Amino acid sequence: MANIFDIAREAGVSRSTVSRVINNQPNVKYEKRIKVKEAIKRLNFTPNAAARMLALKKTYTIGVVVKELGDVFYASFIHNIHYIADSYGYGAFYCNRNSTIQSEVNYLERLNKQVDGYIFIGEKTVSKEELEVLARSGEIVITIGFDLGVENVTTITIDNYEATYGAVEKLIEQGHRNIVYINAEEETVESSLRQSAYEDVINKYELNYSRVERIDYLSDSAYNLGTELADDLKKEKVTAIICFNDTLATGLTDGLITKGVSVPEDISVVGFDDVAVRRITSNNLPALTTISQPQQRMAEFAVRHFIKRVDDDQHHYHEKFKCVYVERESTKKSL
Amino acid sequence: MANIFDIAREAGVSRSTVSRVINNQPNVKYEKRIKVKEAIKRLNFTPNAAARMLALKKTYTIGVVVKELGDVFYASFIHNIHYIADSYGYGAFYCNRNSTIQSEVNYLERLNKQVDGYIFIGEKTVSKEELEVLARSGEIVITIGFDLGVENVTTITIDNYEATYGAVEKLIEQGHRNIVYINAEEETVESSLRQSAYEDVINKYELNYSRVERIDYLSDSAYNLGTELADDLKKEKVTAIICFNDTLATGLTDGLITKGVSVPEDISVVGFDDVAVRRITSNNLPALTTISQPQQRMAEFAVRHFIKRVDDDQHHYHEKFKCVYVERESTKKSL
DNA sequence: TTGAAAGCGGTACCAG
DNA sequence: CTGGTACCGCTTTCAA
Repeated sequence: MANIFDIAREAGVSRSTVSRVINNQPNVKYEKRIKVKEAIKRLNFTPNAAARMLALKKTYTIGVVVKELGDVFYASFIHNIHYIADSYGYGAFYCNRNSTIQSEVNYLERLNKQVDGYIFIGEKTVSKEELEVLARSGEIVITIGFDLGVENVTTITIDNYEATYGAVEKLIEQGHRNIVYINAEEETVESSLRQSAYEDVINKYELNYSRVERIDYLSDSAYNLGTELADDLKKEKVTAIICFNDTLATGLTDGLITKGVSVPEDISVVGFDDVAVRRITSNNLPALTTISQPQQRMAEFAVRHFIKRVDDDQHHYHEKFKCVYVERESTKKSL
Repeated sequence: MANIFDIAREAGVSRSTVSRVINNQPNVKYEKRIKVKEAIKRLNFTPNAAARMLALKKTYTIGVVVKELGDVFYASFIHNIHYIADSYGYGAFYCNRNSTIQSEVNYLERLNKQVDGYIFIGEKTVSKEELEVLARSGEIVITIGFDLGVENVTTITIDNYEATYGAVEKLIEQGHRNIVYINAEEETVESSLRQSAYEDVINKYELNYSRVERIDYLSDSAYNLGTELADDLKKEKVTAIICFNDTLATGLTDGLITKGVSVPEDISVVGFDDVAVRRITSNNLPALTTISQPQQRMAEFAVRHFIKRVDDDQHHYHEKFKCVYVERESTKKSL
């Protein structure tokens, strides 16, 4: 574990010169440069990133924090963040964090000064207080999918209310009257916005049926819910279900089918996110009709904005993206 | 952006005392401790992780490198690494890296000294030379899913050959004779092991039909391959296909069905990995029969081993896990 | 073109 | 229980 001093000694030059070589700076005589390079090879030297960051106060890396890296929801975000950042010479470290879960390690603390700023994707990855501390100390902070109302943080959100509203209306246009909303168990701004939209449409059209269920979407609970609800839904003549997200919708559909309900013949199901994957299921499932959020564009906006901020632009924004309803095979007209 | 010196001044103590308070060390008088804590709050101080790492030469974090974070293949690995590491007070930074792709940023360089060691998941995340440099300079290095034969690196692999061999035999037992192998386009040790197993079984049973296709599994190519191959396969009376991985198998099945081939009635399809998700498809797909690799146990082994290495155990291992054939709905007996 | 030296922000040993 | 100080490894003036 040689350091710059060892290299200097080995090459018979000063540390400054070594530093210049490492950083490809001019003003180093050719032979010395070679000598240094040889020494580096010989001693197996790699610059200590910690020391460098300490001196430079700049890391050229973005800290990306999500709730659960394994969740397919983040796939597109991460993919795009990676490639765009890379094209600017920026890297990204990703980490898992769910601030509602008790954890041994504090990622924010650990990330501190190892990154030039943060992109938080999804509520519960960071608390309002933490956000305030970061923003106040001048860090670049971007939140995707939520807005905690903290000054100096750029927020990138979607039209949760409008999108859900439109989807429910669409179902009504298709003749559905008894429509259920399946929400995520976790209380978030997103979940309540979407649910209000559902409720508001129900009221606007004066439907006399409505029902909301809440369920943890990280586990198999949606499947179980589907099996439990099947009989009830038949009894209540439900013909459509709209879900908080695709995972939920998929699990639910699977459970429903297990109980002999066919989708979309008996019941139409709509998801949210358009994550482009679905779990291996016990049954053959129809391709999911869903509300698609423009993750790629959101990710691009985030990274470009990040870089701009690094380059000293002090503006921050509140950007809201529009979702689009994508009709596939899990929905149909109600007769 | 206050530093420890500012806090010391503000609280009227020395930097040493501040450091003690930050690190919850004993031997600080109660009132001073309070004073320091207040100063920290007031000045919005967070310790500089870079400086701390530089002084400590220890980071309590693991660098996890994968090819594509969005790929469902890594979901279970990451999930488990996260939770187990956390229980030991360790964190993990994840990053995307495909060493065959030209990239602006060198993650290895950037990770240097920001982590206590590395877990590489999947070939192509690191070159043999890089591995040698890391291992030689005493870093903790673990590779999952491949073994580049570098000294002092712990490798965690699966029985690619045996597992594939068994799966093909299973198909033969079920009466299949004309079996195709669809390999990944990328040349890796894994892909060639699996393919050899297929070929060896074909030879052992003296089947007079065999066919291998290679295809990029990161795109939709598998779907297209399915549509292109459909007629051919019918003509050649193929009744079973075994694929390099689940993504490939799913896309292929989807393409096949589009062309009117039904799975498993006409053709049985087997995947590999058991990643528990599948892409949204154009058709209703049967649950996939696949070869399941014990990702959870592999991840656990990796983290536990990592921690042991940190605690100065110098052993390294070559651990090979067994996969199991999981029969679901995409395969059936051939009549 | 090169080297000396002063930080960067912490930690930890040693004295008191 | 507390403070002084050397040091971690690299970058960057400033002088030579």
